[in-house]
Amino acid sequence: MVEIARRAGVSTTTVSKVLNQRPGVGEKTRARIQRLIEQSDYVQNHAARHLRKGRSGLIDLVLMRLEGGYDLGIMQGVQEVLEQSGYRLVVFATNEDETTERLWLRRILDQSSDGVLLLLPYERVGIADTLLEQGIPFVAIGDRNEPTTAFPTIGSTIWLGGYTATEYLLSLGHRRIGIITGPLHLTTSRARLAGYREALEQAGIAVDPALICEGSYLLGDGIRQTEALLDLPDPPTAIFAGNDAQAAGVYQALYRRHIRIPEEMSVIGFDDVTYSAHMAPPLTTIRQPLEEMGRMAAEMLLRLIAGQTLETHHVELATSLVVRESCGPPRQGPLGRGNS
Amino acid sequence: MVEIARRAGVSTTTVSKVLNQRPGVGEKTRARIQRLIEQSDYVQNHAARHLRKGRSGLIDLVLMRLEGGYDLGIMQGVQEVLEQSGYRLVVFATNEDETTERLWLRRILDQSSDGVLLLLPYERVGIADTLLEQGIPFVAIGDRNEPTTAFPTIGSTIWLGGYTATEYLLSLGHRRIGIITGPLHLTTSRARLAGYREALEQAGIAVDPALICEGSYLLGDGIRQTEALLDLPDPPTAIFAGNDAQAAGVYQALYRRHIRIPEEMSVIGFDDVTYSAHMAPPLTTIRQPLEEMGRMAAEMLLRLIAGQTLETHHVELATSLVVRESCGPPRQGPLGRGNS
DNA sequence: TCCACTAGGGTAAACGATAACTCAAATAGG
DNA sequence: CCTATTTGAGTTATCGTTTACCCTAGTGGA
Repeated sequence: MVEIARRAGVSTTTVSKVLNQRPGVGEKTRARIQRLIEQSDYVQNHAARHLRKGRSGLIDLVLMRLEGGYDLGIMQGVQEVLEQSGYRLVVFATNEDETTERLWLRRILDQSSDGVLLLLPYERVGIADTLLEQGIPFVAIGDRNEPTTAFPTIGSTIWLGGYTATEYLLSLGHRRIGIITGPLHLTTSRARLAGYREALEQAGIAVDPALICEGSYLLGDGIRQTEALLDLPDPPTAIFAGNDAQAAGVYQALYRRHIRIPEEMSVIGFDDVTYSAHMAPPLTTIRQPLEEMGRMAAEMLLRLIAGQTLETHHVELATSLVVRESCGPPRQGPLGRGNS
Repeated sequence: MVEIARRAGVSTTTVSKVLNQRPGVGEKTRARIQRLIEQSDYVQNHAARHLRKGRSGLIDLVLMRLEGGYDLGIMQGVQEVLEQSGYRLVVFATNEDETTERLWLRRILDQSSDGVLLLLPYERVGIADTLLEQGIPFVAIGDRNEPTTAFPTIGSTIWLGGYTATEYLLSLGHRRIGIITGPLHLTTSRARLAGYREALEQAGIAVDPALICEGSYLLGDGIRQTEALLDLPDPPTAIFAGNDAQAAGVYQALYRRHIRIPEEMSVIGFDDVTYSAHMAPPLTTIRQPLEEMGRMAAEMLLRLIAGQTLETHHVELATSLVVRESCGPPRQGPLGRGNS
């Protein structure tokens, strides 16, 4: 910068003014300096600006683990917004480890992060208090557990998703629909289940407790609970999996038993992660607009950083049904199982 | 820091010495200051250190697109190493857009990145020249196209992987093995094919050109080329997909035609991305040690940043066969296709 | 007893940019 | 023609740390 100032025959102040497009510089001088800047391969020193202005140009995204499902969709959305904003995205995985988490938190607090995106489940949101206390702007993604939370959150209409999924299966003619939920201590899991119940009740169908299985959003649960459902005296004709990973488990269990999807069993998932379209057959699922949620969260955060106040603290995006090929009309008669 | 110095009755210099564990401070004083630091909730200012020391504590990972396959595994490995090193990971996706790429490059050059991890294919590596020129340490991940590259690269034994996959299928008794390669202008795609050829030749089996299909590593290619293979007068009994995404395509095509895996068709993939274990049936594949590659790359970069010279410029990690459930002995007789 | 040396600790100048403030010249109005 | 005002540009302090360098008191040897 000094170099440029020297070459232009002005002071660094003037160059700085040009660089930051501030008033107080003559038209000709501005143009001359501008040209000089463009010619040279000068780039502003990040550290110095950061030190002086107090903004690092960095936004942190914290998550438990890079998994390639839920998290990935969000990241894509965040990336998209940040890319254009001039902010850079720092990714940090806590690996569910408290120590690592504390380490990260300490690093954040040195003013090296302009804002934080929290992609953490339930308990961990104690972090939120610290951030709140330190005055670091942040937005939490995923559904708040307690409606009282005092910080901005982004979620999606989970209940409606559960309802829609069930309603869709009903519309295809299914009457016995199994559901493999997530851990029922999570509100989001309960929301899905509540939607399922509501849809059944509206259709005048009694909820059979035997058709409700609890999982913990892992593939293994999908396998295990599907087997349990299949071993029922009167197995369901469709299975609603609480998320797509569990749906993959359902696929595996059915495949082993030589049960065709969707001819003999319909399967519907939840989330619409990247690989659900890759499954065979492509998975019909309830889409959470993950990218959109990421975008939204990033935009909210940016506004927060800019000092604007948010109109609403909690934004809920619409889930939607994505019809692919894993659902069809119910089979007639019993399952023709194990024909190998 | 001033505050701490005041409380300890010393100068900031001394505090700084304690903070950085440098000599020139008495034992008692050091202990006293140390205690004071721990008590207070002081955190060093990142910007100031950065400015003074010239190190930002940031490492950039550039990739084309967050996809959840290859990239994700690498990221996980990188994350793991960086987490412990005190560096933070900045993720940037170029979206294959030159402008975006240039934008990023400019931002990197302001000394705000201590090092770069390049996860870009072939052509784009022109970036490498700029980095080289600017003296920014970096490591490229994925296989170098030209063996002459003057910068550090990390790859894996692709050729061997192709060989192993084919050999495995042969050992199961397959004699007609289809292969869906990646774009053949990429060395890595050709390496797989070369391994395939070698294995066949060693087994004394003539290579049938009709069994070799070119794809571009996308799911759709898997579908299309599988159909082509199935429509052959004498279709293969096994398919070797160039990557796992294509293997997913193979699954879909086979599913549509009601062809069972592995009973009627064996399928083997390449990469071992996160979702390959999720497929139904779980995919047997050639594992590229993605996490390990990420770790390795990060470690090399760290060493480079520390000013050490690397023993070797190019590191190649071993691929390995991961046997799951998608391969079996060849079917006897023709395909019993379309029984629905 | 005196001197040279060392260890502990302080001073002040960077690092590169920004911003509040100051100053000089040009301009406009009376 | 002189003064008030605007405008362009420079001075200098500052952001929070680190570090090259300096100083002082204490120690050991002659």
